Amino acid sequence: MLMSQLYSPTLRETPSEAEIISHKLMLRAGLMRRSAAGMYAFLPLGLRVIRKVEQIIREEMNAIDGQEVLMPIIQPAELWEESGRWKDYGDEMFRLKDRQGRQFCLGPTHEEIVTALVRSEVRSYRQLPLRLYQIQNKYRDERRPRFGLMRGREFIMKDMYSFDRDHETLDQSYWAAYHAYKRIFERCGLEAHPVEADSGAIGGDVTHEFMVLAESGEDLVLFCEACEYAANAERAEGVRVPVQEGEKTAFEPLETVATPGASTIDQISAFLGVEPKDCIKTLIYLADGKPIAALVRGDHELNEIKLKKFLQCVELELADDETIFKVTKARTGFAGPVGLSIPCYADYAIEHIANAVVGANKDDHHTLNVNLDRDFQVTAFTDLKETQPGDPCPRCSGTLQGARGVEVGQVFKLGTKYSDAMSATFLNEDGKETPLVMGCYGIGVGRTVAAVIEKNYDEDGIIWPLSIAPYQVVVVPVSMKDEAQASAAQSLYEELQAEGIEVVLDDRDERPGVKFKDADLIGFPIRVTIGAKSLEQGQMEIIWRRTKEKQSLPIEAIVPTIKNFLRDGDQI
RNA sequence: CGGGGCGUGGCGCAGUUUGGCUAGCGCGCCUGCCUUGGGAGCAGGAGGCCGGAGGUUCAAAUCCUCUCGCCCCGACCA
Repeated sequence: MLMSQLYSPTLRETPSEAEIISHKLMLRAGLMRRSAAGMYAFLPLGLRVIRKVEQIIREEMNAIDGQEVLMPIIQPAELWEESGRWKDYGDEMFRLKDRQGRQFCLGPTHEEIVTALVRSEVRSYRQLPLRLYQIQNKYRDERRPRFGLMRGREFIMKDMYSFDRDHETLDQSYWAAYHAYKRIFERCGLEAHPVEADSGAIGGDVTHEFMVLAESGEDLVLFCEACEYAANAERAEGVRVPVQEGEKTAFEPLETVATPGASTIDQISAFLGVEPKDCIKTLIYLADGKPIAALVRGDHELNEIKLKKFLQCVELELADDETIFKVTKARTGFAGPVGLSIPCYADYAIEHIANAVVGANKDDHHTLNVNLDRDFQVTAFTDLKETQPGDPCPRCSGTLQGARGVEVGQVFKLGTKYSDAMSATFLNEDGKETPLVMGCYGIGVGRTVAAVIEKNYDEDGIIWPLSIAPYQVVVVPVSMKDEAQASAAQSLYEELQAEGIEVVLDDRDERPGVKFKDADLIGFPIRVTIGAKSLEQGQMEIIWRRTKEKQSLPIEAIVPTIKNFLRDGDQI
């Protein structure tokens, strides 16, 4: 490719729309442009990178007997009604109607379609296991698209679906995908950590997310410093510490005091001069419309995913002021567990608090010296708090540490959630009709590219790993006006092409600085510079983008050196 | 969805508070000269109904109303 013809408009300055490094560099290097919030057009260089990642994914999916298919983006509402997700998906789903008024959506994911596809064709256990995957655009009307490819409303995703006869073979599919994912990210030059995760709206029980640690990550990942445990913070388990004999003594008498206007833990602890950890936060929720109370320690945050899961409810939301008044006889901010008549669920940590400060269920009042059993009872204790760095590991005696992570992939065991709902069954060896046991496995292709940049850049631009670089080599003659340089560059370019090496010739009549800056910004792993002086000595210069290391070599050594380098793989 | 901010040539911005004459600057772009190992220099030039609609006014980028788009924080989310 000739640089003079390449449609890759580079920018000296960063467009104001970009905040994080990968987004800035993808715009500056001319890889993509925004067309609407959360939607991007890929330009030639950007597309080449995307295609390379896709190709790696294909190879690894095929290696575990995945078969590639391509399913429609536009999906009929009926299928989603069958699974019950037409309602559940809510505003995040792009919906549309055809001329007859029939309802469709732009697929946010493809469980329904693939289940429908398989149920009509798979009849026998002999056809299993079946692993189908596609690389396809997905559409989610995110409330807040951001950070370029990190969270788009249109994005490219590889999704595989496995169909098995039982949970044992699902297990094999699951771990096959898990290990394929490790290889995929490794080949893309990424260190992606599998962590235990929540399955969210997709459903299912066992699931891992593959996380690339980066400051710009939207998730908090917790790692045990001592053992292998790693989990998304929203999923990380809390630990129930047994109450020690004699831990809680000297119960003081109850006392209700005026706390005018102090409705948050911060205000109360400041007003009364107590520690937040000696307060109990009482949150009133509506679980499928019914009010319940949830208690967490004052310095803890409640994890709604855990509460929702524990209650097994479909909808969970913080109660409105009116409901709170009805339940507590007080304004929001003064609720407490004493005398409440609704079910009351408490985090494990509540067991340990003696002489707690709680809302008095009376406007502008709090109650001091509240104690479990003596003053209030709970319906159940469970794990409700948002786990934080510094908390104990649920698996060993270690301590959890936190890091930001970008979720580049996730693997789920779905079980029979969709096959049950959509009657996707097969006949087993006993001739019995049995639901297919499913798994699903996603990789965000664009997000993976963004994550690679987040981990591979310097002040001059992107540093592509060889495996996904848009081109491997750029040939830069210092001056195109110099006949000798121009023709030497041209012949090297042709020679590299003949060797099947992906190469760009910067044939522009620009000053060398401009070409060097663009080469660094775009991030070609290898640059060959051809200058007048070295050329007279029969030499050219190879520069490795990652290390900025330079090497002057005889002209005839250039191609073999590059070939060796490419063959030896991905160490740059 | 709540809070905040921004829309002025391709990109980055000034001008808006206190309305006033041909709307500026840097980068990029075009032409010519010159230059060629890290985003050169000189000269000349093209390009903007100031996001859109309505209103106030002798006069609106600037004031008012509505509207659209984009970004950030939060809530939420495979």
